[in-house]
Amino acid sequence: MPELPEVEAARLAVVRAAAGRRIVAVRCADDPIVFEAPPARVRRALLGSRVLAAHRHGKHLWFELDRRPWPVFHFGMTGGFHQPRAPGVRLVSYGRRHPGEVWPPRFTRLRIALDDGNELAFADARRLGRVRLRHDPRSEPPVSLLGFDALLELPPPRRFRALLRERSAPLKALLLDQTFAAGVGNWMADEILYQARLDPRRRADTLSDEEADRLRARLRTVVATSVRALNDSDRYPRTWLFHDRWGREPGALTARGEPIRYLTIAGRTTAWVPSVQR
DNA sequence: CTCAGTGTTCAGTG
DNA sequence: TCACTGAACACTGA
Repeated sequence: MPELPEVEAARLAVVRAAAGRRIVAVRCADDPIVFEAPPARVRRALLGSRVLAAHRHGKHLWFELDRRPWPVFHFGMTGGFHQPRAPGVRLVSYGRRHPGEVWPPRFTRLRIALDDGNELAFADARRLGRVRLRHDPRSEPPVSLLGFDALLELPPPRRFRALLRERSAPLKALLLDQTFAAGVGNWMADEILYQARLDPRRRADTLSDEEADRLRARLRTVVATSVRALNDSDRYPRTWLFHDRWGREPGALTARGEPIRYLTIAGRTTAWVPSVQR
């Protein structure tokens, strides 16, 4: 699932493909789980409008159109944008890829045709993604309920320490809480805690100033580095836990040869390295 | 057939 | 009331 880096890669792709273009055709699935509004209203909002920009806060992405309301997308676990590379043949994916790399992709929920002949599709196999219409996304739920954007709005050290002091949740649960740091998901939370050398079960209000500063510094670099890699995980540093944490393998080791252990915290699989994280 | 999964929500609990 | 946890959601793929 798409965490902040995937959503940011999708935002950049949407800007590149659609900014300045008019939407000339819309196909919207009749899917009341993914779409908050009926298909006719989604269609009416998009058709004939011009895309001016695309914005992101945490894992939410929305189009700025030349009239309101605007569409707001959340990718859930398996959602993402796709566009054809060569019509009818291959496609380019931002967010989760789905099997069958042809156009239109499997599990397409929304297709948008642009005035230059290009197309965008929003697909979501598991249907945990959401598409909403909002007049002012930033000031309305769900975006208005989010905490600081983990890429753009990281609080300064003193403020960050104060935020930790008022929370008693385990660090892993806190990092996953979107009203704290918007955009951090399961693997990024584990990566941040591994690099900050902090036990995922530690309660936020027990951190020393030095530990809080370490957590903040790694939060910043993990987010910035994965965004800079445009969500291409092959470009993440070799030493990242990311490469070795999948599959809950009993004998899994980090690149430095440290044994990886698994826990469930806040209902999510948590990979960590007891020899390093205190 | 079973189960885990890159996410969010909400009922239940302390 | 607040904060937190875990089941539920819905579906694919290993």
